[in-house]
Parts: sequence; C-alpha cells; structure tokens
Amino acid sequence: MASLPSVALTGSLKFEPEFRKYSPSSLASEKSRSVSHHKSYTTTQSDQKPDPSCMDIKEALSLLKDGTKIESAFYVPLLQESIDENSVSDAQIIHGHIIKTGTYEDLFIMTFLINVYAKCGTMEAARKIFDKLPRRNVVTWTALITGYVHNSQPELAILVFQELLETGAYPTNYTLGAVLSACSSLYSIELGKQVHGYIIKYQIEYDTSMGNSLCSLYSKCGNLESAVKAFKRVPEKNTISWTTAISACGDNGQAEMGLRFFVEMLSEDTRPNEFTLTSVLSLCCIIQTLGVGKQIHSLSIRLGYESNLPIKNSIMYLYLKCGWIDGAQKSLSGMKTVSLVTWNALIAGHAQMMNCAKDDIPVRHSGTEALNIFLKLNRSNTKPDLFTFSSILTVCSNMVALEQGEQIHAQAMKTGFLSDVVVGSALVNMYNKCGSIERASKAFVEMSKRTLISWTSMITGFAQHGRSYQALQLFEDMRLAGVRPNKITFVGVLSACSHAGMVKEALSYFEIMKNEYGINPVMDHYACLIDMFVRLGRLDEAFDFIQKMDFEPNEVIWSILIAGCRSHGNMELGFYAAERLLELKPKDAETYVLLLNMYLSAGRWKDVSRVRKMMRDEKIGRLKDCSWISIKDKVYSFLPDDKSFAQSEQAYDLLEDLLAKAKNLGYVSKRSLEIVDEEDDEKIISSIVHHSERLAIAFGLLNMPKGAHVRVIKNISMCRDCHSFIKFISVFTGRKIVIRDSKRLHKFSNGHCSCGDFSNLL
DNA sequence: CGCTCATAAT
Repeated sequence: MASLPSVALTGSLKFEPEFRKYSPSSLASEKSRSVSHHKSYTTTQSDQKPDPSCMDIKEALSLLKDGTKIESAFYVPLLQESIDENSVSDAQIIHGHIIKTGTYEDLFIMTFLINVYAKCGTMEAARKIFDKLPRRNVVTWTALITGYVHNSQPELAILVFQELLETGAYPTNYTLGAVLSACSSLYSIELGKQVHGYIIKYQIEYDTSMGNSLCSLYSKCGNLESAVKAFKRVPEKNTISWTTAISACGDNGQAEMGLRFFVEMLSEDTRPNEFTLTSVLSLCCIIQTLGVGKQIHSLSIRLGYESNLPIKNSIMYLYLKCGWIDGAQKSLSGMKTVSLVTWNALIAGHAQMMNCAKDDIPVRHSGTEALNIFLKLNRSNTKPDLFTFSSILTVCSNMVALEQGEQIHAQAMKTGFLSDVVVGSALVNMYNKCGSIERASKAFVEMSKRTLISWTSMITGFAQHGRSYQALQLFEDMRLAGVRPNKITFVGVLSACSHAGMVKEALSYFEIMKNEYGINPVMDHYACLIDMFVRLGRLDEAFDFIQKMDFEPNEVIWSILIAGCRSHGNMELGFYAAERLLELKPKDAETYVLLLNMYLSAGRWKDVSRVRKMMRDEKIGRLKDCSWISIKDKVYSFLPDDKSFAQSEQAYDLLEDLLAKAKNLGYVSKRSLEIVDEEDDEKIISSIVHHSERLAIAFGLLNMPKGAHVRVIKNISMCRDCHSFIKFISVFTGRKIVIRDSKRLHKFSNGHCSCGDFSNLL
C-alpha cells in the first residue's frame, strides 16, 4: 500500500494534459488540485524510477475491483483510463466506489464521471447522475451538453442549454462552443443566430475557439459570407481558425477562395497541420489542379507529414481524380498500412476517373478496376461502410452493371447500410442509370428518409425514361413533403415537360422556379425549353429563345438545335448551329464527325473537304468507338468490327440475320461515315459495318438469359443508323435494350426509344 | 472549434 501514492502520481502526470483540458479556468479550486499532484510527482521522481506504463493504473483498478478502498485522488486518473479504454464497466466500478465512499459530494469528480459516461456513449447513465446531483455548476451542465453533442443528440443538447439558462446561470465559452456545435449538427441557422446574439448580449469574450465555432456553424448552414465574417473577426487566428475557413470555402463550392486563404495563412507564418493540408488537398480535388496538389504534397513532406495516413489518402485520391495513375500508384505503394478511407478513396477515385476523358479508352477500364478493388476489399478483413457502398453503386451506374449492382444492393441490405439516405439515393440512381425504372422507384419508395437529392434523382429518372407524368406527379409530392427543390430538380421537371411536349406546363414551372423559389435560370433550364420547342418542330421559337437568353449559347444548346434541325429538315439552321458548335469545341472529334456527316448526307462536297482540311490542321484522328457490356461479374469490351472476342462468328451471324429481317420491314442502312485514312480524301466513306454497340448487343443476346434486358455502355454518341437499327432489334428479339451513350440513356423497347428519337446522335 | 473517402442533369 505504501507504494501506492507514487504509483498514482505517475498516473497523474500522464493524464495531466487531459485533466487541464477538462478543467476550465473558471474553477480555481480544481485547478489547484492538479497543481498539487504535479508537485508531489516531482518529489518522488528521483527515488522512484519512472514507469509510464499503464500497469500502475491497472493495479489500482484491480484493487478497486477487489473492493479495496483507495484514496479519492486516484479517481480522476482511473476515470481517464476508462475513457481511453472506452470501458463503461470500469467506469461503473469506480462509480460504485464513489458512492460507497461518499465522494459523490465532490462535484469535480461527479462531473468527470458524467464526462466518462458521455464519452463511452452511455448518455442515459450520464443523465441519471446529473439528475441526482445535489448541486451543479456550469461545468457540470457543459459536460452534459457536450455529451449530447458528441452522441448525435443535438436536440437534447439544446434542451439542456435552455434549462441552464432558466436557472439563471451564465454559460461559459465552453458551453456556448458546444451549443454552437449542436446548432451545426441541426443545420439550424436560426438557433445559431440566437446563440450568436446571446454571445453579443452578455459580452461573452469573442475568443478564438468561439469564433472558430461560429465560422464552422455558418459554413455548415451554407452561409459562406457569414462564415468568412466570423473568421475575419477572430482576434488571434490559430491553425484551427484558418483550417475552418479553408474547409468552409470547399464545402460551399468556393475552392479558389479557399486556396487564397491558404496562401494568406502561409504568408502570415501560421504553420499548417495535417488537418489544414487534407482540407487544402480536397480543394485541389474540387478544381482538379494537379500542379497545386503536387506542391502541397512536397510541402507536407517538408513539414514532416510524410507518413500521415489521412494526408496520403488525400494525395492518392487527388492523383486518381486528376487521372495521374502513376502518381496514385506510387502514393499507394508507399503506404505501410491502409485504412478503410484508403479503400474508399481508391474506389471513388476510379469512379471519378470514368467521368473524365471520355474517348480515352483505357480510362474506361477504371470502372472495372473499381469493381475489382471492391472485390478485394470484401475478401480482406475490412468491412465496407456507407462511403464504400455509395461509391461502388455509382461505379455500377456508370458501367450500367445491373447484376453487380443487385449484388451490392443485397450486401448493403444485409449489413444495414441501406438505411443510409446517401446509399439509398445512390441505389435509386443505379437502377435508373441501368434502365430499370421499376426497381428504382421500388428502392425510392422503400427509403425511410429522403433528401432533396433522393427526390431529384427519382424525378429525373422518370424524365429520362420518358415518364413525364410520373415525374411531374413526384415533383408535386416532393413539394407536399416540404422539400425545397433546387435548380437541378427543375432541370428534371423541365426535361419531363419537354419530353411530353407540355409547353404550357413547362413555361409555368419556369415561372414557379423563378418567382416562388427565387432560383435564377441557368443555361441548362433554357436547354430544356429549347429542346421542347425543337422536338415540336417549332424551330423558330427555339431560335428566338436562344437569342433571348442572357447567356452565350453553349455546346449543349447548339447540339439540341442540330438534332432538331436534322429531324425536321431545316438544314440551313442546322449547318449554322453546327458551325457554332465547332467554334466552341475545336478539338472534339465527335463534333467534326457530326458536321461531316451532315454535309455528306446533304452532298455538300465543298464543305466536306473544308471540314476535312480543318480536321487535318487540328490533327483530329478517327473517333474512338468502344462499347462495354457487363455480364455477371465480368465486363466485356468491343471495338467497331471487332472479331477478337469469343463467339464473334455467332455474333456476326446473328447481326446478319437481324439486318436481313430489318431490311424486310423497310430499314435502310445508312452506312456510318467515318474517316479511315487521314491522307486520302477519297476514302472518307467508312468501311465500318458494325459499330461497337451492335457487337456488344449481339454478345449480350447470345449470353444472357432469355428475356433478360441487354445493357450496354458506349463512350461516344450513338449514330443515327445504329439507333434505328437497334429499334428493329428490340422488336425482333422482344428484348429491352438499354444503351447509355456519352449523351444520355436510350431504352429501346418494342421498336421505340425512351429518348423519343430526339437525341444528339451522330 | 478544424480532416481525407459518398448521392441528382439536358
């Protein structure tokens, strides 16, 4: 027993920082206690060899467990140990002794006990102690409030704060910091402003942590302007202040502003830490700036964060997102240990890569790669989380890999992640993109909670499938549910109207958007309206709209006009639009081929050779046409006139057979026009018989169960010839065929396509 | 009080 004091004091040094952290300056008596511990330690240090291992604390705990009485001075280090070990049972033993020895009179220890229970996630126990306490001070109240904040019960935190105010007590900055956190979690700018008002009214010192909390709150509530104001008013900005401001910019879509803050921070000689660097790297991800990213990478090494895993994860993700596979690979191989975030960043990074560089064929393999990484993850000991499921479902969407998506759906359900609203939305999106509107709406109905994104995803899903009425019905349901639509929701609504030719409704929703919701129309909204007039053959009205809007038309607008002009035979306007399109996208092979096809079919040879010359000058090569089909857990890829795959003979026979049948029903093959030899103008007319998607479809027809839908993904736009041929295929085979090309989803069924034949086809 | 990885479009 005699050795116990020094044993305990070793512990007290170890836990000193925590002790201090817990004890705010307002409690002078408690503070002196910590100092006395410290003093005693220094006296024993010389004759007792310091042993910082936890053995001593463990020993004290085992004594307690045997029922031996020990000095109350041990309680705090012991309780701290329970927090570190996250052990409620240890806390309960100590709690028992505290009651037996009458130490519950000690408010400091009781407050610490509340803290322990809160940190172990047992708020009921913490609340029980709080309710029984004969007296409380503001720290006790703050411990309870902080507990609720950390255990995701911000409503209760606010409630306790209100009770505190009713007692007439004055909250400290610690209390208000916790309350501001609660407001952040509730995304309640109203409550936050009240607290802000309270801080001003009672002239509570606007210290650094308070300012940081306010900045964070305004940022989370989407008010970047107020967040920046709060940041600028922070008297002595520390690393956390800068980091908060920087990530506030990122969270609110102002990545460039965030980088400017970072530069300012460096120029003021504030040293960034690992949190700052990860935040800055995520800004680089948003604007996809590899150059700045590399600089941050070397800065992080100079600052000694070379082996910091979160930073390495961010760097690897950035490199993947910028398509720098070698850099990402190097970054990954330099990791001795990896975390689940590493896995998730790998999957999400490959998913992101799929969206850049559309005609770079190797990049499409990143989808396959992402699926492989997910398989590897499942074979490892790591369990996927909601980030994993959201990312991998997106991969399945992009790959139109329904079978894989279904398996992942089942796995997410089994592991309980389907209840997460983001995973649920990703699932709805996956089924939509795979062309299964039925399963998408089933998944949507089964969601227990829906966000703006869930509703929008389903509305646009209906619109894509040509189910305009259901899309608009769902939009009204969404409004009834009290969810506020945003501009993307209105893109869905307007495109639904456009598809069904509902001019009156479209214009009315356009007004509702502007007046009722205060959303300023952007180019995409005009694109929907113009698309609507174009579909109806009202080309002049469409052109009027283009001239009326406040923007310079972008490539989407011109593409829509071209599609309409070709369908309705107004070639002059079509050529005009195509030339404008070319001015906007001088390097895009698809645009040149589109224009070339238009001039060729009009027999305007002068223009043909003019465009050909431009292509040679710009060094535009042939179109890289590639399609994929995913069957079970394999992905097969196809090139035009590809003969390299198994069953290619049967596939060609099948296509010949279908072609013959189609011709009997009046299909005229308008052979696709492409560039074969850059040097030889005479060979403009391509010898290509089958574009890649036809081969993928034939392969699917041969290998998928009878009646199963065939789903294919293609890297560029389909051509008009394939589009009409596939309509015939859907009739002869009785199958539904889903093709996602670079522009949109085409669902062929019984001779019709969900795009309504108005798409930007080549 | 601050961190990296996730969902919607013509």
